[in-house]
Amino acid sequence: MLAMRENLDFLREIVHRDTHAGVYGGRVATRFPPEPNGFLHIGHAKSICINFGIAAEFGGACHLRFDDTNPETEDMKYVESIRRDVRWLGFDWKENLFFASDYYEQLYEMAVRLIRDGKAYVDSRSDEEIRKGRGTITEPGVHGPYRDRAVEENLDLFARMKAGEFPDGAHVLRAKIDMAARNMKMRDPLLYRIRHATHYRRGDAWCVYPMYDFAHPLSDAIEGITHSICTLEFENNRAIYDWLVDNLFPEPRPRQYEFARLNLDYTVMSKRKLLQLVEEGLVSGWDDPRLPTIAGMRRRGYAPEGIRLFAARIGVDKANSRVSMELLEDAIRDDLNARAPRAMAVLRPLKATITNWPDDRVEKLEIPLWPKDAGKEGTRTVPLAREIRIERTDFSPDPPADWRRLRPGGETRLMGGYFIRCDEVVRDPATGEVLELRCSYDPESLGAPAKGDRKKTTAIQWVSASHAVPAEVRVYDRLFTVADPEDVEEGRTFKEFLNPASVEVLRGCLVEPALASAAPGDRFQFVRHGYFIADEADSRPGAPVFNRIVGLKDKYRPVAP
RNA sequence: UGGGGAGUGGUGAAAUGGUAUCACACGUGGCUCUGACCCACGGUUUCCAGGUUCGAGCCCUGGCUCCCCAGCCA
Repeated sequence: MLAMRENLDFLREIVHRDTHAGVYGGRVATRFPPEPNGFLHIGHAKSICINFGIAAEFGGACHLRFDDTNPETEDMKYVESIRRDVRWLGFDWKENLFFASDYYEQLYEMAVRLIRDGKAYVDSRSDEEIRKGRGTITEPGVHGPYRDRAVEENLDLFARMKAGEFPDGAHVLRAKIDMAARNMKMRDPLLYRIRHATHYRRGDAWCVYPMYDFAHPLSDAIEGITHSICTLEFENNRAIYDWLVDNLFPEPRPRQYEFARLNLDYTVMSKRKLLQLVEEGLVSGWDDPRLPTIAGMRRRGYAPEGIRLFAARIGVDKANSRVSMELLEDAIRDDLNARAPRAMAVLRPLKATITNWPDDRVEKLEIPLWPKDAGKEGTRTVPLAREIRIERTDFSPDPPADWRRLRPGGETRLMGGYFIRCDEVVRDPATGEVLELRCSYDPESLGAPAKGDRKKTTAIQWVSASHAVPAEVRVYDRLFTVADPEDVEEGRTFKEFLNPASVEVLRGCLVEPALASAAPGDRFQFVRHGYFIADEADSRPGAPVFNRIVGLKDKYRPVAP
């Protein structure tokens, strides 16, 4: 119970206030209410963290409720993926798994009550006529010809709608509120529509389906939700929420509060756009590691703890905002830094021969899995032999002034091993390309502190050529080239801003032998590169495939020699 | 032009009438067998204009800008 913590966000402040005032007898119940018509993304993760987080902090419960009121778009495969994603994020709804579609009977009865009370009526005009009658932002709507239908007629019509006597669109049930309301949402909102469609859970049992504005508040009330937290675009809908719940439930009843949804730079968050990317094959699927979907981030290697840390860091407020990628990536790194063991991988190999190292000598070095400041134990064995591979970018024939890596005639340490000196650079006589470095090692330097010029160098990663394991490595980058791909001029599409270099597949990579047995899902820090995960789908023992989760920060900016 | 919301360093947030704080990013320096991590230092005066007050990011008045609302989607 963190209720006494200072600097509560506005939602926690409300819950804290209500709890202390005993509004709900001290009870707290929130809910996460997805519609099963798509995959969850990082924006949902924010909402999940808020709803489950508040419930946990105040000793309450958070329900997982599927708001499944539209038979035409919903599917069981989505409820399964949503359940998996919420659980994976680390949250538990316990016995509180609900479906709005289980409330259809109760909801129907409530609609009948409203009709009896003269608060709802059947409108028999076309959608177009209804739209016209609604007026505009500046002009009031007008009363339609069916608005004052007798209660008995309304009851009869609604029952026959339910019985399937009418085709889609023939009638709708509307709340009788105020056609001149300045809030457009209150101009007799639609409560039910006829849909002769098969519902993924209710089959053909129903021909009338409740609208979100009807089903959502009443489902909250049915479940005894106390704080119904949703996003800003529902602010206008709150009036309907209040009207319905006040008309059908006693106090204390649930109340709706709205927060700003998450926007992330260089990606898209709308279900429609995400669906488009998947369906048009612009990404490999819902779990494409470049996508901001939970499934994508899981495949990418983001840990749930890192995502939760991110959610905590961005906080929650009512101001529309756009979060930079760095914030997300730093949270992911921060989490992994303490939990991902270190390993060496050479992504773009350059041959190096230690000329004063005996041909057949192999030295098994025990190298710590963790940097000293991590405070963790454990080592892995890394064989060192005469012929090794180092990173191409760790050698420069003509280095800048602040170069700390290998240079002709210069020394650097093989991480966990010896200092080597680059004695000779072998080039392709035709192209000038560097083919091999001929080096010599200092036998006295193993485990010895660096002195003199050696202090100005850095230790580099390496692998033994004959012991290294070949690996495929996928390096991911932002999916779009512009910060806000949804903000495009008329006539253009977000798809024009897809980043052609959002994934780079490196096939000739070499990793240290210990990594051969990496199990899919294992995460490592490849030193001086970043965090990587053995891909759940494609990695196999002996033939590992790694995804770069996120790179390490790199402040190095070369200065002129 | 109607209604509902929102404006605090580059980004996200805090400060609830009393010295503008934190994280990320950025810059500088330190440390380092990862140019990582870690540590230190640096830049903002709260959308604008008035007003109330000893004192205003917080209160009042008037503007400005942005977002949402006219689906039988949610």
